[in-house]
Amino acid sequence: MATDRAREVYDYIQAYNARHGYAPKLREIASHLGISSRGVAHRYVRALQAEGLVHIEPDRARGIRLRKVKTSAPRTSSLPLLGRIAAGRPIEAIPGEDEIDLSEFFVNRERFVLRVQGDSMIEAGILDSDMVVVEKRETADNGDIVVALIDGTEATLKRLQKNRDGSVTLRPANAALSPLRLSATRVRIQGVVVGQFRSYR
Amino acid sequence: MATDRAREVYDYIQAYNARHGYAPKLREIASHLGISSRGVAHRYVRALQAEGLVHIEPDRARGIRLRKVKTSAPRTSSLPLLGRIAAGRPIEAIPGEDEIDLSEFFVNRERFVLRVQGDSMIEAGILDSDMVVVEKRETADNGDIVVALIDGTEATLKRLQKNRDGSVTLRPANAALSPLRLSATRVRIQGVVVGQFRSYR
DNA sequence: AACTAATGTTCTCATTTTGTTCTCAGGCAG
DNA sequence: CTGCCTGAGAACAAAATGAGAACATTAGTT
Repeated sequence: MATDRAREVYDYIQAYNARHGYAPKLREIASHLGISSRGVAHRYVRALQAEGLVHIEPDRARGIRLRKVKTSAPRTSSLPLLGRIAAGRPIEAIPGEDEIDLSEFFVNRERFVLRVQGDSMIEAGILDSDMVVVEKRETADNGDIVVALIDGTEATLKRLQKNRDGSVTLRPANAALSPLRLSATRVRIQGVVVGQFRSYR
Repeated sequence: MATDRAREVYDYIQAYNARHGYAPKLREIASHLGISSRGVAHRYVRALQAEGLVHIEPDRARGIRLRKVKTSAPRTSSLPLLGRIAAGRPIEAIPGEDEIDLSEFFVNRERFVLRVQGDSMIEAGILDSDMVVVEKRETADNGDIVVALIDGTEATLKRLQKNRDGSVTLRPANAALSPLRLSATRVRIQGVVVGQFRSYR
C-alpha cells in the first residue's frame, strides 16, 4: 500500500462498504481523515486505484468499487504474463494470453528436480547451480538434453545424439569440453530435461 | 550479519513486516533500539542493504523491502529434489532437502512474467524465448538484472550498474553488444528479474 | 429546457514528515 | 595509539500531506 494515509482510506472504504453496501463520498472520506479537502481524499483514492485495489467509476457519486479481497496468501501457480521484451522496443503485449501457468512443471508424471553442478551445459543456458526438471524415461530423442548414467556409476547432463552404428554421443554444451562417444550398452538414460529454472536471490 | 545491532534492526523489520505487511519508518526503528537518531537507524538499514538482506526504495516512506522471503508456507507447488548432478559423478543426494519449493516465484508481491526476445543476456543464461519473473520496482541494486525503460519508449533487459556520477550503465551479457551509459533521467527501472525458467517442448 | 446544488476532478501552493548524508564525539578492543 | 562500532544531531532533499480554488459532471427541481 502506498502510504499510511492511503491505507486508512482503504480500510475506511472497506468498512463503509460492509456497513452500507456502497462506497462513501469523498467528503465523507475527508471527514473521516479529519481533513477538509475533497481533492486530497480524491488523490488517495486515485493512489489506491493505481495499485489496483479499487476501481473508480468516473464522475459518479459514490463511484468507488473495491477490487481485491483482502486474502493474505492465495497461492496459485500462475503469474500475470505481461508480454514480450526485446531490445529496442517497448514491451509488446501478447494478445489472448494474460497468465502464464507454471503448473506444467508439476504435472503428475514422474518428474524430479536436480541442481546442476558445473558448466558442461553452459552454452545451452544451463548454468552452475541452476535447477533442471527431469522427466523419468529410459529413452529419448535425438537432441534431447538427458540425464545419462555411464557404466552404471557416473551421471551426467548432456545432449543426446544417436549414431547409425547404434552407439551414442553425449555432447556437452561447452566448447571447452569434448563429446563422449560410447557404445549403447554403457549408457543408460535416466530421464529427459523438460524444464529449467533459476532464482536470483 | 555485520553487527549485533544490525541484526536487531533486521529482526525488528521482519517482525514489523509480518505484523503489519509493510516496513517500519526509520523513526520507529530508532525508537525500538532506544536511540533518538534517524540517521543512525538509516546507517544500519544501509548496512543490511549492502549485505543483500534488504532493499531500499530511495526517499520513500517505509521504503524498506525484505529480500529473502521466509517461505514456511504450505508447499503446493513442489517437486521432489533428488540431488545434484555433475559431470563425472553419480547423482549425489542432498541431505535434509527432499523437496524443492517453487512457491517463491508466487509470493504475494507484484510480479509478472516476460518472454525474452533476443540474445542480449545470453551469457547470463537467459536465452531467446526464455521466461523471466520480474518483481515490480522503481529502483534496483548494483548488479541486478533489470527491466529498464529508456526515454520512456524502449524497454530492455540488462544488468544494472550505477556510476559514481549518477549516471547508469546498462550492460548486456553478450560480448557482441555494447554497454549503454545513460544519464539517470533517461532510464526508468520497471522491475528486477528474480527468476527465470524455460520449458523444453 | 433551464437552473441549482452536490459531487467528482484537476490544479497549485504551502507545511509537515520522512529519508539521506554528513560531521562530531565517546567507548572499547587489539 | 589506531581502528571499529555506536549514538547525537544538524542540514538538506524528497515525499507525504493538507488547503482550497476552479472547473466538469451528475442528479434533481422548477
